[in-house]
Amino acid sequence: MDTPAPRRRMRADARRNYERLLAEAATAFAEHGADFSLEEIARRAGVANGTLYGHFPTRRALLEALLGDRMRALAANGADLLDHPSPFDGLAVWARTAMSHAATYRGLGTAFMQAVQDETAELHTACQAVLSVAEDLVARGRAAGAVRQDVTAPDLYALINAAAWAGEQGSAPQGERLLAFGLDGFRTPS
Amino acid sequence: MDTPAPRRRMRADARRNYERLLAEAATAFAEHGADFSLEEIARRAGVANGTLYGHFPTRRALLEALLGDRMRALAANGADLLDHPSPFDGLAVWARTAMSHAATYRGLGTAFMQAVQDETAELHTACQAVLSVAEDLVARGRAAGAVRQDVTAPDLYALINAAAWAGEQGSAPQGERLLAFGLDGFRTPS
DNA sequence: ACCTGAACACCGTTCAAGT
DNA sequence: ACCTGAACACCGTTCAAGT
Repeated sequence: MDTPAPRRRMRADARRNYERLLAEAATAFAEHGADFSLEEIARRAGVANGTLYGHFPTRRALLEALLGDRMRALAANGADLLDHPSPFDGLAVWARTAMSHAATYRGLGTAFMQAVQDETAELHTACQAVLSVAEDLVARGRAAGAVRQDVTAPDLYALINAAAWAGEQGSAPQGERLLAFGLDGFRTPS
Repeated sequence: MDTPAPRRRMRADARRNYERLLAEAATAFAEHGADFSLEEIARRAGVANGTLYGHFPTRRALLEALLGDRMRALAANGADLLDHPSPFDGLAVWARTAMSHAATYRGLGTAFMQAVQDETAELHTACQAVLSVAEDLVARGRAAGAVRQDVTAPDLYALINAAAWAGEQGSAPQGERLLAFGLDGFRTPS
């Protein structure tokens, strides 16, 4: 149901290769991180080297195809949480979701941090959408006096990805702890 | 004055190669990060490939030679700060120093997180010393009621390295902001 | 005791040739 | 329109041969 669909009609064999590549990439990235060898992914998909590059000219394009939809869903989820009774809790709940999303593959935090800055990155639009909803959540928290006035959307974005990164290094709980402490640091002192 | 000295006596040519390799590695890592090609470093040092491996069997050994002394100095600096009039500020000052130290080369945060867990890592002892002083600083803060009871040394260690990581990605100030928010999250709510 | 440089296995990326 | 597989340039690591 959430097989990412290519943008346009494709020949049947092309479509099959496209989907095999995505499937192999998904399991390989999940197991070995987003830096896993593209050559090996092509091999596992039973496809020549150049075929992979034909469909995904860069590793980031492959990541976009794998994660783009989910990132847009994450942005939508954040927009929903603007209705949360507690501005602070709404932000915190979303941040935890975003972090576990960034922990899908090892190395994603780095990819997300770069993509949001690099306008040519395939993931740029999706990351911008996420940053934008972060902005809304932070603004609401500030307006309600629940979040410190000097907290910005890039702060939240960086915290989420840094916590995901820490989870990849040490242990997953370490990432969650870091996120929790950081979020508490965002709080207006009482 | 802080040229790291090899452990034992060496032949004159060996010593020269050793020092050239260290010097080239230092400038290359500073400019391009700690993942820079070892082959290219050997080339710049005017030395054959295998010579580098003779002196530094692994990239981590090279990092240890470059950073070990400074890491031990960092640990000593933390011990001094146990005398700081404010337990919280002492911890915070040290954390900022530690973070700027972890920002010496791009990629160091990752190396430090791995080294502290992997007992076979050349940097393990140095990282343990740093973790140990983090433990002392946190314990003092907790005892004084300035730091939350559930904060641990690994939390502080992870925060420092994650903030350094965030500074490598986005911008350096972003790393400092993250550290500041995280440290505030460590604070006992007033 | 130390250095050299070739050897091996691997990777990303491109591109002419095929169908 | 798409696929193939070779080609190129690069890297980490090891090791026999030299001095």
